[in-house]
Amino acid sequence: MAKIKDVAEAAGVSPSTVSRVLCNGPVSDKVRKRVEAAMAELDYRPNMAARRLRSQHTDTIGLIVSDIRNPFFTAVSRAVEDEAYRNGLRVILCNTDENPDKEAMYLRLMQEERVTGVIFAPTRQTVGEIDPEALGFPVVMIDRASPDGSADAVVLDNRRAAAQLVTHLLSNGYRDIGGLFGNTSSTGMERHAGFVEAMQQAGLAAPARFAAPSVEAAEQAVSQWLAATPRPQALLVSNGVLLLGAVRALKAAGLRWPEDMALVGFDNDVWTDLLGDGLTVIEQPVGEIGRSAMAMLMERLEAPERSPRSVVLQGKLVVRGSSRAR
Amino acid sequence: MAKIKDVAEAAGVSPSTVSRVLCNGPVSDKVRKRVEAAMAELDYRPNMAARRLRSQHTDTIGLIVSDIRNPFFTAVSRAVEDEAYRNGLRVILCNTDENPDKEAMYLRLMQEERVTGVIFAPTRQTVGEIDPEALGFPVVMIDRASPDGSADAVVLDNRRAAAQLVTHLLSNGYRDIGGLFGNTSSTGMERHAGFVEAMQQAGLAAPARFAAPSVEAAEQAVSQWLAATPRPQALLVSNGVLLLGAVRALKAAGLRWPEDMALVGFDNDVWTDLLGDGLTVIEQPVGEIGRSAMAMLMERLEAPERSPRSVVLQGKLVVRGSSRAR
DNA sequence: ATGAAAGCGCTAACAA
DNA sequence: TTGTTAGCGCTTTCAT
Repeated sequence: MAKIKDVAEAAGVSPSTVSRVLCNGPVSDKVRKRVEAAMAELDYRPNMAARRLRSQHTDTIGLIVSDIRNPFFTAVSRAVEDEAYRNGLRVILCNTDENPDKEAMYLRLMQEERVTGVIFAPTRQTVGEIDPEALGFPVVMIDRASPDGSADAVVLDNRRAAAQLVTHLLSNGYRDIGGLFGNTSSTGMERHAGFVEAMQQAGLAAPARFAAPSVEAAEQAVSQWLAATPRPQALLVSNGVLLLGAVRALKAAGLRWPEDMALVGFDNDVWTDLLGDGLTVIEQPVGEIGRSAMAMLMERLEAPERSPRSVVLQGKLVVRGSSRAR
Repeated sequence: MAKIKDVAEAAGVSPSTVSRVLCNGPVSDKVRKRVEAAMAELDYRPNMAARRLRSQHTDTIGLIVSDIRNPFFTAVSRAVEDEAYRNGLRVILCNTDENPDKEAMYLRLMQEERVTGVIFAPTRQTVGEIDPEALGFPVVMIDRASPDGSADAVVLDNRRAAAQLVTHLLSNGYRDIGGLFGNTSSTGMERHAGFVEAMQQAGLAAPARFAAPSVEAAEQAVSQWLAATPRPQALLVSNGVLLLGAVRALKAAGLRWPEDMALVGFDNDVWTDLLGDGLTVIEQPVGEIGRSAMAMLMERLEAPERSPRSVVLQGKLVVRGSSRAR
């Protein structure tokens, strides 16, 4: 494989001149043409490892999520990657499965790669312990954030979104509403808080349950809940993965919505409008979350000392049949 | 950030000894302990760029798919990444949107990164033109493959799977069966071939249409088809993305399955069993595809000269209500 | 605008 | 088992 020296010899110039052509440095048009011809001739490809070592910047960012198979993260990841490649950055993607050990491992990996920055959806355990100073690169949290706002973050207005769902259910005549929340993320906690708040304001109890962030765990949790009597008139579920589990549980129990139980949740996943008259959900601006996170990371790189910011995005209530008044 | 020289000084040894500790080379236990203590003390992180440049191996593989948001590729990617990280390899993920220009660009990027190998789902246009020799790294195709078997590949037995769906429909009494296929992948072509073959064997015409690989394109194509008269008794759809479009078209037209039209397809996506009595599909072994591709890549690295192989996996027919005899 | 020289941080060959 | 030396391929001074 040709190296810069070979190109230099073929073009009759010095290696530094070839390097300048590569980096759009000051080179006369005539020489540039010659060098480019030599590059094409030799099928030259710059060696990124060498370039990174010498230049001390990797143009690489890390993206750490819990599971790329969660459609929310799939969509966010795609947006991040598009935006990154458009800016000449490479992305290293990691799945933590909400496992703090894996998180620590991948954070370490990011240090070894000398990444420019990291976009990170941490578990509840890790969220408060991230120290960009110690890590050596800036971190932008997505989806989850430490409550004290001590780190850059792009999040949904979770309390408000949960409250919106409650308000919607209340206005459709539901009173006895249960909530199912993920137990590993700050997001689940905040949505729970919003749920409780809104219910209390209406003078109602706010029965809640928590589940691990998997379809199976949610299905089991909801199945148990359905077996209890009396069952709630409506169920609010805190994300798309759990919502799928809830749907399975209702189907398994032979229950229909909203007749037997209203069902609302988060994440406007592709299947949510296909079931009966559709599921009422809060849609998250997934593309915007990814793009904002990238933008925030770039800004932070330009202004390392600026105080931390949170971008709080609003969800959009998508009303469908599953919460119809009955 | 501490470098190897700092660790060496702190531990009172030479840099090479530190390097040996890093790479599990021959070091006395006593010295190793000292060095590890120094590393911990200084919070040392090896610099991957330097290591790669010097050692001439990157321990990095490329994964090039059309769109990570396609659940098939989401699942395959996750399997590939798990397997890669388990083997100490890093993954660079790229989305081509079936765009040959992007494919070429990312292939170039892989060369610049000096990747160890690439796992690649090429478009139909690119599939025959991949030359690992010229590229400088081995390539394992997934999902799609050149018909001549000239490259390593992990694919589904597409013809057989399509034929299986046809046979199933025939045995349930359907005769007038249409097929909708993706127009950008060899996969679509093969499934089409299997469809035609099976229909012809039954002495039936095999009306087929083709669509770009998006939900919207499929929805439009199927809507048009439904407007035509007479409409087919059953529709076979060649992947999960198109299948979703078909479902939307049927819903929009107020048609139900199997009563108005039977519907079968590929990819056992999470929502396929939720609709009515469920959609009959061919389930692809997505995890196995990812793991096999990784395994194949590793084998190829060990035996560069061995002749190309194809791993052909069988799909699994999952029978649900959408193809019920009527 | 171009070239010469140095060195990024690490590993590998060789020597001891 | 350990140290010394050289150099991976590139960019970046500094000089011209």
